[in-house]
Amino acid sequence: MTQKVITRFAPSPTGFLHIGGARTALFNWLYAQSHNGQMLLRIEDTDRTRSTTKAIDAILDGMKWLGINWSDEPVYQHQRADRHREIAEQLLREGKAYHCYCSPQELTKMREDARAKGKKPGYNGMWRERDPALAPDNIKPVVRFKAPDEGDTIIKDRVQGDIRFANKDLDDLILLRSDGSPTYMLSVIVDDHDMGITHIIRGDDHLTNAARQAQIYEALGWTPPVFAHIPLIHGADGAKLSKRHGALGVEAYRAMGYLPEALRNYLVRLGWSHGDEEIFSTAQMIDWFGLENIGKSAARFDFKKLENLNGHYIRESDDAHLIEAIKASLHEFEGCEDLASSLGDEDWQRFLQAMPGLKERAKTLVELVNSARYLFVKRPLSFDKKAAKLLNDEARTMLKNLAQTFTDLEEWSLESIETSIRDFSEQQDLKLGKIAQPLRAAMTGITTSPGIFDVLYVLGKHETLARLGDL
RNA sequence: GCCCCCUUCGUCUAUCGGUUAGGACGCCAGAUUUUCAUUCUGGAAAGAGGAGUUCGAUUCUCCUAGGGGGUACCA
Repeated sequence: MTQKVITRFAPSPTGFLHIGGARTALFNWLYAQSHNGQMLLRIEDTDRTRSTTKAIDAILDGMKWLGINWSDEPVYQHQRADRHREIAEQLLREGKAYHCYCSPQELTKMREDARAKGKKPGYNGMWRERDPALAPDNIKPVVRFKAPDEGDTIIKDRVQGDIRFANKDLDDLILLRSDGSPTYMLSVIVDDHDMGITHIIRGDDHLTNAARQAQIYEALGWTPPVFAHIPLIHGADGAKLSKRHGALGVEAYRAMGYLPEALRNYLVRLGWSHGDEEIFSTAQMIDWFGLENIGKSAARFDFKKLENLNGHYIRESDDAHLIEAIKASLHEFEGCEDLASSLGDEDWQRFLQAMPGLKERAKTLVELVNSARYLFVKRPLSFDKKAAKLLNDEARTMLKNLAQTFTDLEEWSLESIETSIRDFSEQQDLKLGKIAQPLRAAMTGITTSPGIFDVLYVLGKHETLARLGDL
């Protein structure tokens, strides 16, 4: 019989949901979805001093925005400390763990000495067999796991393959701190076990941990879950992700105007592939996703490709959806604060109308909003350099004549506007471009915009004539 | 230092011993065009280096180099 797949995403709430974490969450979610299983969420907050509720909110919020949902309520690891301690006590009773009375200073010295001699740097196990009667009474002991010191521990990793670690290189890790609180290493194991996790998909920075955890599973007589350690994401320069190149929280991507579906599509292709496919619907991702197609090498974050994907998704999105996405995030778009508070229903209505022409040329929602500014500006318009240059005397005269033509237009439709301008260009013996460019400048204040007929149509006859009249 | 992992166009990747090494982003050129985009066509661009194994290696093995991760009373 096959067991139901249960994966988990287990962020530590010490910061926002960064891009690497988002991808880990995505992979876990996809794997669970594709196996009709479920993904659980566990907040690894055993380090009480570094965990914040603000970070928890940011993580939950980021996941919701990305459309990655989890089953059940999130598990808060620190709330399960008693259970973790119970397991440590059990190990202690069974002689698989012991009290260690080393002071932090002793440990530091131990590490330095070992390093100087070119030996493995870990704890040397001095309290392993030592009589507790010898314990100094000014030291509160920690509980250490009595790790096997001979043989190998092999991790059968679904991405990395079989990885062999010599047990002599793995030291006796701490299970319970001197204040009695459980460490991450203990908590993960107990929680993954108790939560029934079948597959652990996480960053390969945890690969060494997997070996140590496997030893504990062994000591407890528990069967370890399937491991899949996915490669990390690097910055554009190949170095560790830093703020400059991508290690931002997902909310920063939202603020830059990326669509969650684009980010998801970008992220899924970082380290995973399905032949030559590049664009995936959510259903396809779920359908095709598998651990066997995850690569083993780290990937660099490339904004250019994300941007391209985002442009694709913007073009594919329906107009109302884009308006909704913009409405939801406009207040956090850089340089758009003014619009967030000033747009009224009529403006949004116009925006929606202009959307088909606008979305063709935007790579981010921020660009999209900015390209729509001509719809919202108050008369008289100010012109940028290039626009001002286009509006020379000759052009102004021409536009005045054109305005007359518009005034006489009874019907204000795309067709009638186009016909009248084309007729006008014939009458005046002017190329369309000679009319369109100055007209665009006069209507928008800049030299790039959607098709000029679109612009005029959405602006409406009244506003068009008014802007022309301002010249 | 020690342990582990990785290495195909600039970037993300396909290839599961035999291919003109494919696709995508980006870049360059051209077409379309009222601007900017979009769209379409074409182009330049890769197996880190060295040994093996094999009739034949990008693919398997080893070494070197480079990169990454770990090495906490962090997770």
